[in-house]
Amino acid sequence: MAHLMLLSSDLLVSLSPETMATQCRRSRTSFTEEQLKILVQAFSQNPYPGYTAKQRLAVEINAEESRIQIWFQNRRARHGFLKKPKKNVDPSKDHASPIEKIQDGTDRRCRTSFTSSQLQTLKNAFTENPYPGIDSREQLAEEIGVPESRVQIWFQNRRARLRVQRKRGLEEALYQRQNQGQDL
DNA sequence: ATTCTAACCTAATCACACC
DNA sequence: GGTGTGATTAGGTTAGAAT
Repeated sequence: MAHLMLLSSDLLVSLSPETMATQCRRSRTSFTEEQLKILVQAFSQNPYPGYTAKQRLAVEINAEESRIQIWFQNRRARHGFLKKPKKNVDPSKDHASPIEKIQDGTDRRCRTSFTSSQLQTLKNAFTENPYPGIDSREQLAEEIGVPESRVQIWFQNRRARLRVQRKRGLEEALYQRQNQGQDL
């Protein structure tokens, strides 16, 4: 068990994401002008749509919600916009904007709760390959009955937490070594 | 070749349940 | 109060398609 985790950790550092993760991406979606028009319009109104807003958009332009999310992420990164992503500055004060009550920052996707068997499947897959391509992710998603986008997020989070865990371990080891050296 | 941008990544953080 | 973990963000990289 422990050595399997080490194996995956070694993969994480030895094989760069570029070589591993990008060998099987999802095929690039090309939005039609009509779709783009709607997306751009929505972005100009609100660069930070909540989950329900993104879902609405997804239905409206007949695309997956995950693609909408990626599109907004990319758009925010490249085009300037006015809003601030900061936490709600005015908690108790309620400004005169009753219209947008849906997307007031707390409109997130409902947290998906994985069953232990689903987690086991994901963990097993992670030890085999921490950077699954689109095919593997779709297969996993199908197998455990969860959207592929959730599988992708799960792998991202797991890699991130493995990295910080591993970094902490290194720091602790270094700290101990320094202490020993000074005491000697 | 260059340009544009979807897909993907990391790092940090939020949210929220649980203890 | 901390821990665990799914969801979101900023910001950077990779790669496919159009120019």
